[in-house]
Amino acid sequence: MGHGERGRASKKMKIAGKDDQKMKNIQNAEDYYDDADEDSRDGEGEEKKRDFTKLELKPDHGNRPLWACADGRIFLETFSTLYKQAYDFLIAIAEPVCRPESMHEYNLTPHSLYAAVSVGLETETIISVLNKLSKTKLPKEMIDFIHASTANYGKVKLVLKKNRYFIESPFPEVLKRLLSDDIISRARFSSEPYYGGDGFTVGKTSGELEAGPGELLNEAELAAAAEEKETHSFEIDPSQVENVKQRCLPNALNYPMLEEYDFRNDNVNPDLDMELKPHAQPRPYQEKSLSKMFGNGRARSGIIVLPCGAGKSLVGVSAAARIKKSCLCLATNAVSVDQWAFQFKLWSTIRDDQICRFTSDSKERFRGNAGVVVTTYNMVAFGGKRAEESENIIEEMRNREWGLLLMDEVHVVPAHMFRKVISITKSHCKLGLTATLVREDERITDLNFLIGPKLYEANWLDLVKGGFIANVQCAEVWCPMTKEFFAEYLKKENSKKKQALYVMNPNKFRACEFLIRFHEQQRGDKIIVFADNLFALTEYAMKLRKPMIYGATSHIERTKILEAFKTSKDVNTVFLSKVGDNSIDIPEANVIIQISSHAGSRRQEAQRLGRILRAKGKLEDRMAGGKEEYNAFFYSLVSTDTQEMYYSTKRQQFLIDQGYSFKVITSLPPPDAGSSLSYHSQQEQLSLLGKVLNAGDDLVGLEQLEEDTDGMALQKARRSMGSMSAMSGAKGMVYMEYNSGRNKSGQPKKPKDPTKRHSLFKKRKRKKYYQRS
DNA sequence: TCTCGCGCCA
DNA sequence: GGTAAGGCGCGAGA
Repeated sequence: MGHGERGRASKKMKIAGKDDQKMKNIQNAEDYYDDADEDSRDGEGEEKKRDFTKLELKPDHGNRPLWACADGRIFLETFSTLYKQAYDFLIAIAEPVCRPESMHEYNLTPHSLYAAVSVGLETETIISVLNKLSKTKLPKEMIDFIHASTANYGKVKLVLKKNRYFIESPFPEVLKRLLSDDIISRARFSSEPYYGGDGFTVGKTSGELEAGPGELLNEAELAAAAEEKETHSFEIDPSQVENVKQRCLPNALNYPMLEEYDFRNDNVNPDLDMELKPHAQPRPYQEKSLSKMFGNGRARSGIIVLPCGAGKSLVGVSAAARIKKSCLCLATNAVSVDQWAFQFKLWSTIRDDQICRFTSDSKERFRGNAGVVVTTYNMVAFGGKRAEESENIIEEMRNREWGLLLMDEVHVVPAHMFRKVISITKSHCKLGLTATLVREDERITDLNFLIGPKLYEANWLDLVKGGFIANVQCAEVWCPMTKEFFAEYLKKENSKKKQALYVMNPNKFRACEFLIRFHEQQRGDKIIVFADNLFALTEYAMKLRKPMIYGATSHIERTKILEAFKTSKDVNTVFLSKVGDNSIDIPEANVIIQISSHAGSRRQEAQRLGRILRAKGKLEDRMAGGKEEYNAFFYSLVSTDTQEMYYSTKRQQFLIDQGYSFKVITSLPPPDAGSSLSYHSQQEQLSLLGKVLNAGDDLVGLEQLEEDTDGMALQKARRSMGSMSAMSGAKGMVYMEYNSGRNKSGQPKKPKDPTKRHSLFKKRKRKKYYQRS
């Protein structure tokens, strides 16, 4: 397995060498300049920005690791002796853009600075430290920007009291300023008990301005404490909290709201009796992320970004154990719910009667004053008709005041429905966890007001070096299409049929089979094979006689398969559909093979890689020997010269930003292994092609008609077929059609057939079967 | 806007 | 009483 040599599609070449990696950085930096150009393309200004020759170098610049640009970009040399300190600092104040091996790029943004002050950094500290680390004098623009972005921080608070939300500030004029905004003034409840003077409710701050030991009060708090012990507040509509917070952000009114939970002084909500167990020893980076959250003795809302396998759950459980109030934990699916419940019991002293799961399968009732409820986003956000019992439980959840809202896979929260969970449940503190704070849409920034700033983000490569997560060899395997498949591929117009062809490419199948065999037999590895496409998933799994899990696989069956995978020596490979992307935790696996990855989702790619990041025992040996050794493998199988190559590049971007490099493998399976693998003979390959094309009849009936018909009949048929498939999602039929003909049992349940909803399709299908038999 | 796959409901 | 198949709504991506 060598580096890829062929440059037929030069964009596809992944660079693995160290020097080349530097080149890659430069290449990336250029890309980002280009992006910036698009935002403000006014010629001369851009020329000026790109011209760094006027930057004044300090005499001892060699010892300083940073380059700071007027537009807010900061570059960090990772080989500097000050790297570690500089990194910790930058991660707190700036947004990481790209973090390959030698040079990191960061961006100062209003949000990142908001996050910085919210974890306790002061404006002047930010500027002076930046100045110390920078090779050049800090550009005036950058200093002004930092001042402007942090000036108003801490002047306004959002407070939850007895299930009601209040905007609170020591400065009545600030509240007036906020109320001059339409959205905020509309959100204000008119039914306030007190109107007088400026119309705000006046109260005591009751010592809330006290800072924790060793912590400095920030400017606004000091001012407030000196001048008056009064706070002014008005109540807002709970359903408007999201909008109000958004209006207050740095990019709008610029009074970002402080959301801190003074849980130690909360005498209203009952305490939850739970402690971390002695064996729950957080690692340095887990400790660091917790310290960002609890830095001043209170609990800040925000987001912690850790790679999968780095121990997000311990961070979550630790947070809950420190706050010691009722905790609502949200996950994306039922499997994950079970795992969270398990993690709570594993790391903390919580009793069985204090924690309950709430999913469609297990509706455990919440008893007692305080406790932990683990459920899914779907359950909470679900808008349709509920089971009566669910309704009751949800009602209880709405009425309760939660100390902590713990959100796993928090990148899903910006979605239209899921964001409702924030307003449906009333919580004093919100902690979001994720490995991949990216989405292909722009809504990831919504998390700034939905939850709070990013409190901490780990650098993947640093965790690899520290031995906390596995050292993964990433490879893209180029599988040439067979002549026959490629001919059909070129013929087809329809992208779905094209997809079917490149996923079922016999050379890809053989590469997959070879890799499974190699890793199972030569290395004794545990392998996950991912396929988005259910047709391919079933086909591959059945042919290779491996278990598979997908949406329709029942909860019981999933558990059974995973258990076998974990414990049995005979079950070393499992096939997963998209269900495996989130939260299915398979610590045993250390090899991933992707056979279909049609969508260009960076998050999915990273999430999948994350499945094998959990460090193995072997790691210590690796570190001790001083020799870097890969202990996990990530293969992406790509049919060459097809659309797949484009998507593959796009998908890899997140991992490349994290510093991973992809190796290209072009000759799999090796010629000498070929004959023992499936689809060796052309006849077998043709029969597979037949199956794919045949299945395609139902997949895209319209194409079939186009090929062998003409005239009016075609027009009519096309119209009706087109509309039918549009209504029924006819694509699913392909699985059914093929499966039902040869499902011999022993395999998991048949995939669902979406067409059965539509009576026209039912008839058509029956007719087909009749004709065949 | 559409397609696809998934989770909750009965 | 546990399981299945079908309805519905939703998220993600193109």
